[in-house]
Amino acid sequence: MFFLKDLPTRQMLQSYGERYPGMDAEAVAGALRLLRRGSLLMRALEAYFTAHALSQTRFLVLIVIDREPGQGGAGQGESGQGGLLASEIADRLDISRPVVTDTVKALVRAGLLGSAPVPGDGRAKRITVTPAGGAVLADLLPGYFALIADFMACEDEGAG
Amino acid sequence: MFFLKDLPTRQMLQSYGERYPGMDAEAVAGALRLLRRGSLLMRALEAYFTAHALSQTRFLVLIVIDREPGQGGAGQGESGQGGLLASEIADRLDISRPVVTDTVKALVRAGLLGSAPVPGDGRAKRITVTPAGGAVLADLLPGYFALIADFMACEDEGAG
DNA sequence: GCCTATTGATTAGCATCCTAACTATAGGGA
DNA sequence: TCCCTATAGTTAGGATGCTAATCAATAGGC
Repeated sequence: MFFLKDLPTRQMLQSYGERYPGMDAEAVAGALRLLRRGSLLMRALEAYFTAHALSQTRFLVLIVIDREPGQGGAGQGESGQGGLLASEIADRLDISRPVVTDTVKALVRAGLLGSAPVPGDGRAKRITVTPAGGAVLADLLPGYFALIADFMACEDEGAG
Repeated sequence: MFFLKDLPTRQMLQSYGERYPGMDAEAVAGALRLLRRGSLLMRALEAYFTAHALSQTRFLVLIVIDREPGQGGAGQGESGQGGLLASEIADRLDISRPVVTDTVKALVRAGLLGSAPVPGDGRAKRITVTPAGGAVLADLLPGYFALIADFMACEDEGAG
């Protein structure tokens, strides 16, 4: 999260540019807008998920498993017929393994994910989305898309 | 932070669009790019600050006080001659008061900020940047600007 | 058949953010 | 003066992220 509410004015950036000759004021201004706008959207999404007993991370774990090809039928992909290993989730999500462990544990407790041993490998577990988990996703997605559309419609939001 | 590495393909978004008629695939694609790119930049900045014994939040607290008009000379603004109250920092930064308390405490311990009671008000403290704090800022800013310029020069970074 | 390196997952310890509740000071009105 | 409210800051407790270290199972070399 990027916490600066009021981005520096053009004038302020220019004065930095004089003090630090290598600085590209245009790039910095763009980067700060990117950070601020992204953070505002993240805050809004996090609030949405919190209001529905989830979090951004838990939602993404659900989505990432759910969108895997072969979840309900055909069945292939790098790990077999649907579901993912914890390490595959970590690969797709850019979060650390321990966070995957904890998040999956919480979602299994909540009944939204299932966990089953992998026949050929005693170390691994295959994580799948339960029907309840699928229902939660189906419930949340319309509001998620609406929130995003709302946010993106407001071009200057967070630009100061 | 937004953790999804591989953003959904256009095709995947379209299939969601069919299942959820209200969805604006263009807006969603744009929002995910925004989140991903913003998160990558945040990760890079956080790593930079960590390598220099700071954090994004601490850096912003320093910057926000330092850029306040009247820091070194003229002296006006809503709270007098330079520095800010903790509550003013929280206002500018969109972080909660307790985080300001802890962050300022850490920076005072590190010698980068100073804290002085406000004459007229027994509750408040005025937080100022010490010379050491100013030196740290001056040290970090060139690398900070360079990192940002690098990142912004790579237009597609994080777009999958 | 063992020894070692690798891989999947977890545990432990730490940092940092939040909300809610609290203490202390300030200020305004009866 | 007394009280009620508002404001500045802190404390307490919980959630969530990270890295480093650990356990367990697999795979390869000899």
